[in-house]
Parts: sequence; C-alpha cells; structure tokens
Amino acid sequence: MGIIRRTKSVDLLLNQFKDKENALSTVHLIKQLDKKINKTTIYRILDKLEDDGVLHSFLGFNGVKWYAKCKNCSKSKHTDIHPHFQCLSCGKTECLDINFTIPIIPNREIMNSQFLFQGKCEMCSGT
Amino acid sequence: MGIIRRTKSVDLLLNQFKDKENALSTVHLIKQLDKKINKTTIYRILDKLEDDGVLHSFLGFNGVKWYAKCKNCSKSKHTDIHPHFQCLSCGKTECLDINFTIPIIPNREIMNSQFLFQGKCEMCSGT
DNA sequence: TTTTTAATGCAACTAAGATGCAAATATACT
DNA sequence: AGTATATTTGCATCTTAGTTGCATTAAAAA
Repeated sequence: MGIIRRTKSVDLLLNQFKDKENALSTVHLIKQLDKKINKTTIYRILDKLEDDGVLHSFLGFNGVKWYAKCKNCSKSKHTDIHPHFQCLSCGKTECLDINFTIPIIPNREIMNSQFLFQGKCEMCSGT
Repeated sequence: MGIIRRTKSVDLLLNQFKDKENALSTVHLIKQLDKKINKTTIYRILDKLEDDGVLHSFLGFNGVKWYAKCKNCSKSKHTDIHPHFQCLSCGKTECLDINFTIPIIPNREIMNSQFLFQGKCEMCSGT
C-alpha cells in the first residue's frame, strides 16, 4: 500500500533512521517515540515504508522485528540480499555488506531468504 | 539443563518427531497434544531436548518457533549448520541438506547463525 | 516402601503485534 | 482561502506466543 501522505509521524520515524546505518527494532522505536507517536501508528508506518522499498525488515534471534534502510530497493522489489548481524554484548544490530547468493535447491522455488548471525561486533570483540 | 527423567510427556513429544523428517512448530505441537500435555510442559521439554542435542530450533518467518531432529549434535554442541525452508503454500517446514559455511567477517566473532528460506516446496512447486 | 528430587498442571502474567472505529489532518478541488 | 474527500492517527481492546511461581504429582534413588 505504501506511504501516501507526508505526515509528522512519518517524518519523525524517518528521522530515526537518518545518519544511522544500523537497524532499529520496533521495541526501540516505540520506546524512543513514546508520547510522540502511538505504537499502532509506528507499526503501520514501518509497514508502509517497507512496502515502498524505503526500509526492509527482519526478525532477530528473539523474534523481535528490526528495520533498516534499503539501498537499492523500490516498491515491492526488495533487491538487497545481505545477512544481518546481532551483537550479543551490546545488542547492536546491523546489515552486513556481504552479498549472499541464494543457493539453487532442486525442485524448490525460493522466493524469500534471511541470513542472520549472532556474535560479537567490531566494538565488542576487543580487537 | 537437559532431560533427566523419562516421563510420559517426554515420550509423547518424542513420538511426534518419530518417522518425521520435517520440523514441527510449537503451535502445532501444542494443538496436537492438547488434553495430553500442558503447553507449559511442552515448552519446557522442547527446551530441554534442545539442550540435550536431540532437537534444534529456529524461528520461522512469522516468529513462531520450530523444532527439528538433530543428526550429529550432542549436549550443548549443536554442530548442524544448515538452512531451513518454509513452504508458502502448504506450510511445510524442513531442514535442507545443504552444508552452509559461515563467512568470515573481519573483526566480528560469529557465534550463532540462521539461514531461512521461503518459497514453494517440492510438492507445491508443481514439477 | 519411603525419601528425595525433578516434572507437571494450573492460573496468571508479559510482551509484540493486530484490529475496529471515531476523530484528526493532509491533500485535492473549486 | 475554504470546503470536500480520503488517508492517518490515537485509543481501547484483543490476540497469541511464550514465561513464571507455586502447589501437586510422579520418577528414580535409598
């Protein structure tokens, strides 16, 4: 369905992703925008922004939904296929700049994929 | 912690996985074993069977937890690293017999991974 | 058979997300 | 600008997966 009107709430949400390269969870966004946007509205706008190819989403290891900016996607055509990474120490969750190819599996048509890693991020691995 | 006692409930649950190669969701198991085992018990036993390396779990695209038999795992050492597949038509969810290697990502220590695909299974792809 | 200890059921709770509807607001139209 | 129209929003309520505490039950050990 996508975004039709440029509302205050849409701008507030988009601002959260500005200048930030890592992913943001719904839980985080709801907490962050408490008193400013109702959580129902947040869920709805995120949904629409994903439809529009502005954001993409994935589920973290605990089942919470995360959103991150798309780079080259358009309406209903999410072309970014990359793994996501969650840090066990600091919780930072991000897109990895690694191009993953979907394997060819005999007799099966693959239409969607998700690659998720968990471990210690650059900051927390202490290198 | 793992399974210590061989109870009726443990047997009932293990029976669900007998002769079945595909994964089973908690939702399915709870429905299936309704009136026989309490859902809390189901969650607890699944948890323990995973600890024991009998089953492994993963989250489906909708955030529901799935369990499948392990092949070569032991207590606290899950060595199976393979993708999982969910059929959009029939819902069948299964382990794919494809060995995936975790990529080396500079400065990041990867401790856990998940590969999930969605599409049409052998039956539903109409080949 | 008794004792010990783990497993179970139950009720209540938590938390993410969805839904229906009336009120508010952005955009189009004149 | 002022009004009409359709989309958004907030709110209350609901749904559903999963968890917790505790008293009771049932394995296994003594």
